[in-house]
Amino acid sequence: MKTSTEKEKSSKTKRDVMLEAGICDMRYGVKGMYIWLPYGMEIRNRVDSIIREEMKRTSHGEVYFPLLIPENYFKKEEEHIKGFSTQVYWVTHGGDKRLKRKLLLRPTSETAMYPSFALWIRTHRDLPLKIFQIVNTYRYETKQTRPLIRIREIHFFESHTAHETFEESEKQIAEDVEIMSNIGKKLCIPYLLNRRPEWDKFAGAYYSMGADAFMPEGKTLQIGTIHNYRDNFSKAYNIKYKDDEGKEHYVHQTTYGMSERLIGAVVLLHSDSTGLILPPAIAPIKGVIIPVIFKGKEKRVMEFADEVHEDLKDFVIDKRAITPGNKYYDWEKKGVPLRIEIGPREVDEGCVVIVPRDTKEKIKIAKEDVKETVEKELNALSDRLYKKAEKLLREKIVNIEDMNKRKVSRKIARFNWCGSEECGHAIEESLGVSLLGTGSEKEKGRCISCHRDCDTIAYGAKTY
RNA sequence: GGGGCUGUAGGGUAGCUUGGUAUCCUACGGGCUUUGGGAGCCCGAGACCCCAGUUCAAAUCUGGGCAGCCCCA
Repeated sequence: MKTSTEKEKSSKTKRDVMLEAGICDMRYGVKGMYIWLPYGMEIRNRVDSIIREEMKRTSHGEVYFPLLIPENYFKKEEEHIKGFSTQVYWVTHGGDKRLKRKLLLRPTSETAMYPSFALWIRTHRDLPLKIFQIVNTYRYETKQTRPLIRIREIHFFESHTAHETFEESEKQIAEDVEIMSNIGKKLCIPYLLNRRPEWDKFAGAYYSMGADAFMPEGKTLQIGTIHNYRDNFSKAYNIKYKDDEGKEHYVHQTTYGMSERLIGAVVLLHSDSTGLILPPAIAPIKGVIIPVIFKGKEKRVMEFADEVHEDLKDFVIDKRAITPGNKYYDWEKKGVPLRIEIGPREVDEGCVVIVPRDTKEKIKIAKEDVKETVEKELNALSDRLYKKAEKLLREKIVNIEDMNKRKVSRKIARFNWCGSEECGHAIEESLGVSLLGTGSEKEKGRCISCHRDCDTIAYGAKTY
């Protein structure tokens, strides 16, 4: 398919990439909702699998809560309601009949789950409670929607935990941070972890952290959120346990959320003028074998290619009767990490040519070494993708000493911030960025707004 | 939250000002031929976003809806 590639190579939009790669079809006709195509589903399922592995490793149980939440469940935690009320889809009718009790489509599942938590948790022996689900959630986005980035039907991972003490819940947060790090590595998405300012935390949270990845367009994209609720929800939902002396306490809760934005970040970060480049960990097809056939030599080449294919289960072999160049473009659009070319020359020499999707460098190796080299090259490709994105992220961080200078454009501002809301908003205004929050590192300096001494480092950027 | 632009085959487009037979490229199906970076020839099928209105006649004009894209806050 030649679309905008024809017109202008550089202007291939992410929309083109997603459609041509076969991830999503945006032509559905409901704002903010898109079709997942088979290839895209395979990628998505792989991301889900990676998350499930991490959940299993850290002893979270998978659950499923219903899509519909009754109004009275929803209306218990005040801040939470305030935060979500404008984004809720309401179910008001069953057929022609108006429902006596309105139901809502989950925008997230705190309010669905926590009444059950109150039933499940009786004593300290029931803690910690660690569960997760991967389900679709619904938010009536008022801002401009964008495929995989800002959508109204969200493929959502959410883990929810309950603990005896704040200290225990903080250990959970540390575990979540580690999980996020593993996922970022596998998907080749480096990010900054920021503790959100008070006015930007999750509705109902004690504090929130966001994993902010930097996209080539110059904005950050939040690819994960981790929240400590302390006992804000447990008080509203009456989730209590008895300690070993029989005394009752409210539990401390945390949540961790991610969505298909992870895939959005992959598309935004790792595509080039030809199309997608997939991190091997989520590539449905690790590589493609392309026999290069000449008249009279078809049989030898095919046999040789089939032999190579036998050793490479995650590869496909493309035997279509079209020219090799055509096939190259085809698989490049889909982001397949490796390509193996086999023609009469390779058959004669008993070797193959391996071509990584990102560098397109032709690597000639002996047939016996194929399996080993493929492993090596997949890892090397993954490393390159991560390092390239990390370099981009690091290069775009600029230290800001003085607020009165000009706006920060397509970069991440790094500066001292005293932590006050007044200064926070002043800085946002002055630099033309959103305050992402504070990083973990400390550095002595002065708040760039009020010039008071402080050692807190904050980040700001334009966001998606 | 505010402003702007756009919907014509699977994708990209011409036509719209001045109403009358819908253009081209690509992808697709069949055939012959070919294959080391988008091969060629022949044949075939495929479209005016939806609903109203104006009109003898609407892709074209008017109104509304839906959808998509861009800019600003």
